[in-house]
Amino acid sequence: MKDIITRLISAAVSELQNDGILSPDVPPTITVENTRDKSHGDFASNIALTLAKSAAMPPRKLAELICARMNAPAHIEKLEIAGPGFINFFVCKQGQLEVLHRILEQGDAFGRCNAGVNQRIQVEFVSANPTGPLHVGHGRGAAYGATVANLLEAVGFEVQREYYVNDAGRQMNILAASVWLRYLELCGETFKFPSNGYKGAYVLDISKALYERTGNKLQHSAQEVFNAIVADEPDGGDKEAHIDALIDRCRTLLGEEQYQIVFNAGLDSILDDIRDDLSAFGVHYDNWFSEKSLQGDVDKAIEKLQRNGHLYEKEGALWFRSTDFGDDKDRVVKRDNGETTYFASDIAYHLNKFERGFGKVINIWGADHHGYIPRVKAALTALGLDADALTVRLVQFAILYRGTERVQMSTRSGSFVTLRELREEVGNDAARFFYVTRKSEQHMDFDLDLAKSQSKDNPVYYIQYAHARICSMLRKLQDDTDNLAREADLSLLTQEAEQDLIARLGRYSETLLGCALNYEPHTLTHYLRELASDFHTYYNANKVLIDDIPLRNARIVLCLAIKQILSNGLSLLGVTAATEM
RNA sequence: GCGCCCGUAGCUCAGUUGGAUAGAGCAACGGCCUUCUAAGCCGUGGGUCGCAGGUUCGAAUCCUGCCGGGCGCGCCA
Repeated sequence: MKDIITRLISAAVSELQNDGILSPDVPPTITVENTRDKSHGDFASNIALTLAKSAAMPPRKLAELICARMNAPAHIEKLEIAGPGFINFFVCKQGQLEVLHRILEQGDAFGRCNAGVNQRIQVEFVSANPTGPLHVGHGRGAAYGATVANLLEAVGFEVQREYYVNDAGRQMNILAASVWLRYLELCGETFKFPSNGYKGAYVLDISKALYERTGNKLQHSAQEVFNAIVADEPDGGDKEAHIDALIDRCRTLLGEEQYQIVFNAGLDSILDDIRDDLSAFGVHYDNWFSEKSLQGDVDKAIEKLQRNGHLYEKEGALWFRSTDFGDDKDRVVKRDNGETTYFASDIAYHLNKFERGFGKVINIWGADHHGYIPRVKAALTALGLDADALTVRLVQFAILYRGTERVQMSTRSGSFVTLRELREEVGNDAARFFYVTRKSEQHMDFDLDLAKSQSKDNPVYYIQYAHARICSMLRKLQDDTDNLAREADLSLLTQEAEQDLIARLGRYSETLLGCALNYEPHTLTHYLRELASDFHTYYNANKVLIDDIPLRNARIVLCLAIKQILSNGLSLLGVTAATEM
């Protein structure tokens, strides 16, 4: 309906341009909005206000000219010029009801469109280091990323969901060393565990499995391991140097082949755990991209930058002059010890993404990584790519509460709350929903008690309850409802509450499109809550299963449409639409 | 110090990309069960949109400067 109105206005405006009344050199952007106030009709356009100045004409007068040129559109029963010069459109009853037919005809597909057709887009999200289980912070990125991907797919994009696995680099070596040291303890060796090692209980589990598999084949004495090693920090040394020395010792004592066994024991176990966790959370990926697999690509990317003259040497290291592209300072890509940096891998990774043919790439990062954006964009520009094709969405941390009490999360003590624990406590549905009810860049208070509560205060519950109520009603009806939409006389839906519901259903498609294009799933959660609220109001005031069959049928059609939209929306959010509660 | 994000009702947050009289939900207060799920519904009160300028027909929204809160400024990943 909005599109039709936009086209009408557009035609009228170009007529006026042809007649020389309006200047032809400003192609107007025509906006048609849903009105907030019903006395302003169903749709409104501010076109006359925006063009008034260039036309040197009072807006109301211009609005009259535009209206005069507009063909009588189907389903518009009245046009009105109001306020400073808005043109208001009143949709006739028949036009309003049409949406109910469309919803029931299209079913699960209703609301989907092809706005993004033939456009390949990649959404990369979570990508947590495989050095431990996912915690509640990753959960928000997971829910947000998965939902954004669903939304983009729903509006026609070809979406690839990707997890970038940081399976190379120092952190992974620290994990491997930690696994091995715990393993040595199981072999009976005694020593002081490094303060910078991974101390979580999951490390011990990995070591146990390793011990069961290999026996003490990988054992070396504590004496051999710690001999002449830089002291740890509590002992007056340097914890970073201490752990690095242990990693080196680990590699030399084990040899590369055995070291890989230990390394992979940690990596595989944790990655499996992450996969399971996400999968149980309804978060699925099309591709798990290994950092290790980049190998040659990193050198290629560095060479390319070198050729383009964006690199220079300083203090033995190789630097990327990212300040040429708006970054605060230049960045090292190759260290003085010859190793490439994480940033170098990331340049290669992003180059790789675009070489795979994505027109648009979305990275979903924790907000603490925001400082990283300029350098990545700088690298893309330096490589001759369009930095605007990369969009980075930042996800702020979620702070957990039990009622008013803040849940302490401390990584240091190893007692952080994992995503799995959260899911077990509040359930997947509540977790998926709560995580995306706030704008991603907004700090979020996540109330565990509320998420668990079975009451209308809990928005997930409230929406699911609306769906379940309709299902329950249909069970009671027991009739076949397949042909009801065609047979029912929908013009009997004359109540204000019914009109409101129909109008809201009519806004679903555009809500969905807006959510998708702006990467803002929270709008959908609000929409569904409002729809559920409208429904509960209606349900409470009117009985549906009544003796007046024509009216009953019309109301059932309305309820079927509501149920369909609740179900479609929840499904995009990854929340189940309960049929009974 | 520099950069990014945030600041809207007592609390948690929306605000259709600059539109008409700023909205929800909690919490508070007052009502509603012989009725398809009361796991719910209705009503009332509550605002200097952090502050000060600017842009224009029109600003919570855009620009500038302050104030307050969070985060980030490694040859870590």
